[in-house]
Amino acid sequence: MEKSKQKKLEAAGWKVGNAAEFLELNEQESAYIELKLTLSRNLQKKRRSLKLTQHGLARLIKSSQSRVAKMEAGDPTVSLDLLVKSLLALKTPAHQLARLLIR
Amino acid sequence: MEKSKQKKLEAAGWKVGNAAEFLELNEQESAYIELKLTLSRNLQKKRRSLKLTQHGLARLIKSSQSRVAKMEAGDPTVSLDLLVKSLLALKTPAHQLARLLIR
DNA sequence: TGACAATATGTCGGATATGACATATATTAT
DNA sequence: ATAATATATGTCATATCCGACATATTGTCA
Repeated sequence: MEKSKQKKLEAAGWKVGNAAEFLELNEQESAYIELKLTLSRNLQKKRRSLKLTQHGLARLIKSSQSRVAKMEAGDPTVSLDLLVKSLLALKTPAHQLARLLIR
Repeated sequence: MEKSKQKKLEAAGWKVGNAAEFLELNEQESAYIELKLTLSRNLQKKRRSLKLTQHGLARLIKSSQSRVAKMEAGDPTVSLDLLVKSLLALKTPAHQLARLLIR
């Protein structure tokens, strides 16, 4: 890309990187998403194995059934924080939490 | 606790539980905080080992030096999400991330 | 089948985390 | 010692995530 063109784009608020940077970002992003999906699946698995309803889990974490549903659906508005807090509420020990990240 | 008293407290916005519930909450809360602190420490360690400044890391994750400082200081306004995203930006593979959780 | 419980989906106002900025303090190099 | 660089701390407007609610859809069991 021409330097002058790049300056104009940057002035307009665009961050200009190269293709590698772009791919790198995608890679981080997808690793992050995958992480959340993994926790989603495991949360549902864990909840079911404990014979808890979504409403029941919601009560435990002082949330709502709909948010629990979103957690388990991998809804993008759900944070890692909430997923982890939920798993902790289900007495998941740290070492098990660690295993869940990669399974 | 008297039922009538409990009702008054609940009306005033207090959730009344028993001691076990209270301790349980504290336990979850502290596990969560400990988790974040562990990631904080490891993020700083990793950043330093890569000879990156806070400003440099901030650039990588499109954040600011001050937020990176807060991450490493274990500031409570920093989310797990941001910590994890930062570690991913430093190319931490999932299996390593998992290990960090328990060390 | 129909009733009832469980889960999914959309929306919203309020709560919290965010990047940015200013500026103080600490560390490093000359 | 002092200049330059790095890090810490406080604040703010905005963006994002939250619980709650309404309601649709799915699952279950008599």
